[in-house]
Amino acid sequence: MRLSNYFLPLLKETPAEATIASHQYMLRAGMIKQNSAGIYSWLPLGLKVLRNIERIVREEQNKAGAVEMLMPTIQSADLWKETGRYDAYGPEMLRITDRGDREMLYGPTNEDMITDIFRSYVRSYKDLPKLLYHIQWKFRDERRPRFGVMRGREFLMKDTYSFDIDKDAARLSYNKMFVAYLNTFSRLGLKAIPVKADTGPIGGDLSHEFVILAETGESEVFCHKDLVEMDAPGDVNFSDDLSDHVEARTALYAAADEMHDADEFAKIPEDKQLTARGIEVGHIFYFGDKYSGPMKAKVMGPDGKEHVVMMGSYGVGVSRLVGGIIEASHDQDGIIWPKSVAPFGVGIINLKSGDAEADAACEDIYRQLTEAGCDPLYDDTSDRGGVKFSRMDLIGLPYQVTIGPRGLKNGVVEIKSRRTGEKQELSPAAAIVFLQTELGS
RNA sequence: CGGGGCGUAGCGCAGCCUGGUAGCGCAUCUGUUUUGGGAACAGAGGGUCGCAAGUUCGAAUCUUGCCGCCCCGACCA
Repeated sequence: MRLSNYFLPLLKETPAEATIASHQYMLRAGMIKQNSAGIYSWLPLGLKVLRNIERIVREEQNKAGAVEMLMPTIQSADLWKETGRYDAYGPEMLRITDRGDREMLYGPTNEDMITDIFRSYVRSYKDLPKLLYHIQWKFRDERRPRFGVMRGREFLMKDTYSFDIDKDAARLSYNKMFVAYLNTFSRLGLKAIPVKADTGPIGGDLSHEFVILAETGESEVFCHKDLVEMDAPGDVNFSDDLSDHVEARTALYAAADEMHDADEFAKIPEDKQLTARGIEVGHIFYFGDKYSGPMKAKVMGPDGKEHVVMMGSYGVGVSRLVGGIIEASHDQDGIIWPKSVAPFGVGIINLKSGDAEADAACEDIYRQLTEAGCDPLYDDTSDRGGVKFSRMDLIGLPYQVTIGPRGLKNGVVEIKSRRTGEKQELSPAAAIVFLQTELGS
């Protein structure tokens, strides 16, 4: 992409309404524009990141055996009355009436609808287990939206729903999502920790929040330090029993403030105790027959009897992750994108636009990097070098290639790593090989 | 939903207390000189001061109502 042809409205100054780094940088880098409290337009740069995250989340869901579908944003109130949630949900739910005065709502979640879909078709235990998911916009009329996309009213969420014949089988589904989440967050360049979460009236131990550590996190997290350094399982066979991977983690203490048990925490060796702020980016939950019961979602079992299916739901805050990743990865100059989600792989800085030699060299590298799949953003504007440098630092692409007359005289261009700040001079040909290798395409 | 704050040019702000017809920095446009980490000079454009009503000869400024936004708390992907 040529910058002159792109839509990248950058702000030089920090907007007054933004108080945390991710919100400030998303506004300054032209990623989002606020339209109302907690409601944002995604500008081109922001949308590219959102889509990259969405893609990784989708790939990991598919690997785990979940099947993608798409449910609507607008739902009929009828299903919600069936489960009793229409009254229970409260003012967080945006209620709408259509022209026929029928009660509708903008979905804050989809348990009721997926259960209705499931019961419409599935009759036998032989069709289980089932893991269905979609990635769809949700609306929750939060009391206090804040921090940009970290707590919006409209947000993009991946939500998976599992259906099993009994609780033991449901635990296997739960474990699949547990492992899939570890892999997902790892690919996003995040260290996510599974912490015990409140299971509400259902009880048991089958609910975990996945939190990433960041100073601006909304909740306090207490955990064993080893959890932070533990590698994600990576390639596993999702038809195997994954309990080992899950238990290796749940054996170590980890809880957010509301579930914190100071006595248990004190049993951890002192040098392994970690107290930090965390951002919740995922939540997995087993809730048994909470919806399948009242909605009569039943299948025939091998015993010839009807069984109410046991369900779980598994959410990832896709749009929140955009902010979360920035919170976890930025410096005083701007964002530092992990390669996996970066909006472009490399920025090309032409230090002297208008200089025939510099222009030609930039065009050449731009073309070759494009062909090499490095997705370059070429700053072909006539701005001064300093402006281009700070602009690239702000939007945080993993690499910058700086090309100017001085280097070209010696046959070299400069490559800078945004994360480490390391610079190296290479011939244009070597630079392309280097970037193609580093960006892994 | 309780408590606090803000709304003046695209962005960041001053002016308001003490009423007299709107200003600064950045950005934008034109020209000249510049160009390896946010250039300098000269000129130009851009605002019914959130909306409405009231007080007044006169309201950005005072009064009332409404709308919007932000922050702190209790709840949430």
